[in-house]
Amino acid sequence: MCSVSASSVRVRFAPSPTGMFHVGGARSALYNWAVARQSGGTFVLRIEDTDAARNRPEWTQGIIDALAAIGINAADPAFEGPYFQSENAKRHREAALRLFAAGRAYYCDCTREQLKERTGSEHLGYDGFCRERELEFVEGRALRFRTPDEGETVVEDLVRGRPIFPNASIEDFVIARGDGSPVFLLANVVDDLDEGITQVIRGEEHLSNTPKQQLLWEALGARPPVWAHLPVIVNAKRQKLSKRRDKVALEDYLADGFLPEAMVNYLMLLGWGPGDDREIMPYEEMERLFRIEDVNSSPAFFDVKKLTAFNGEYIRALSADAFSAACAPWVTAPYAPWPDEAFDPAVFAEVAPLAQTRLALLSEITNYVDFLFLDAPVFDEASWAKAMKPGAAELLHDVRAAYAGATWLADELKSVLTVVGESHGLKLGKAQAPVRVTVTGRTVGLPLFESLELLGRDRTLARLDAALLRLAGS
RNA sequence: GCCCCCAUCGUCUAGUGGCCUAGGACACCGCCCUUUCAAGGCGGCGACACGGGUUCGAAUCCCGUUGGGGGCACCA
Repeated sequence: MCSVSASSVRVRFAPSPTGMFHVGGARSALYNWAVARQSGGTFVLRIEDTDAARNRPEWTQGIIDALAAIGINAADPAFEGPYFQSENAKRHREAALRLFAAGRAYYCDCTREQLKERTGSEHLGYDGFCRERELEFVEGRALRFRTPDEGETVVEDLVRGRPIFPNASIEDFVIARGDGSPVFLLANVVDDLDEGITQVIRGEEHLSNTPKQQLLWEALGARPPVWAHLPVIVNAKRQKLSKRRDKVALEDYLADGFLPEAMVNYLMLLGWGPGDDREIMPYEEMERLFRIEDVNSSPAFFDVKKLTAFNGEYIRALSADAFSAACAPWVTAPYAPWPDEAFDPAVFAEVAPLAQTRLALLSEITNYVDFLFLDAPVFDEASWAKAMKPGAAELLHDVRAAYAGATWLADELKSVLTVVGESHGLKLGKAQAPVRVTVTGRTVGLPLFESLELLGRDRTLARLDAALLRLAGS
């Protein structure tokens, strides 16, 4: 096994800014970050923006922001970059020309149609038609790398062992387009080489490219890096997560109320385990324990259920202040269904601890506390029907009368309802239901009496009156 | 079609020849606690894909089968 001295480890994360930040990319970045930091090495961020037609500046900023959200901060000493691949175009062209000059590459004027005609298929690779034609460069002619006809290319991979590719199965692939611009395969290698990358840690979808890139490293006179191909992350149908059919954007999960820390914890565990029976632990600890050699080689299902459970754990572990702060986006405009003037931070600070153990997602906070900030509760009709059984009106009537003169404290409100309930032959569990729906609109929610105390006598009585009216009318 | 990869509970994983009547977590089910719902506690269900080897001994090593997946662009 090839080992690199600890201080010289240089890894890189090289996303292309063509969309939202993919959770698979987040995991790759996290693994790279862990490898760099635990060895005192360097994490290089390189934006692969060579496909001008698909790039947009805002995506680049999105990548940097997303990395920061999962703890990969550009200000950290281990961080280097961002570099932009498009700025290295000159180096890429030089490499292409060098390969041509050395006879390792040749120009080709075959069109896709001609190739398809000759091979009879779109997926049979290039047939080497122009290999010996000794074409010179002319606008429109692509440059192809001449791959060996015999022998094999062995990829030293930290997670997969030694995949072996017969060279005969590697076609003469294009390294520069008809307009002279280099393609990904070459640009990627030249940049890795120039940036002194020692370990390439990336998704399994690149494994098939690896023998081609390794051939390029060697043709360019350099020793290839150590590779590590991570298993793909799949959906419930066991297909690679794709932005077309799956929810893959880190930003979307964060916007749904997943805590970045929970996301990081979950992502680290997708394909790797610390080796003992623990799962929930801070990133710093995982970083210490992480070994790229221990990463699994089989695909991992992105299980939102488990992610959600992790999120609940992280939410519960928050301090009261941190929890309130984390909820802010969901209790204020534009997300909250009430105007900001109706929101009372002091009241929220009081209810927040009651809600904290009940949330799996931060976004759920809104429905738990809406009854405090809305003029009237939003009635869930199913809840109403379920709670307002025959006799409910009589019960509510008596509760209203008793609450009008009660001491407005949770314990007192509970005793009063217990007594009133008993007078109707109802245990507290049954008696609380109509009151809960009356005040909050739903059958499930925060502890009732604390909620009433916070709501206040006037609003509680008003809601009881409104419910009584509604019952009388139906 | 060709190349490559993968295969432990439904899911994520522990396990690197004997510690395995295979451990943990999520999910699911039950019980306890309880003003609803959570949280918490206790318990349950549940896996080494199949077939051959190698070995005193295999989830662990080898071969094959089957089943999944990734890739095969003048995209990255």
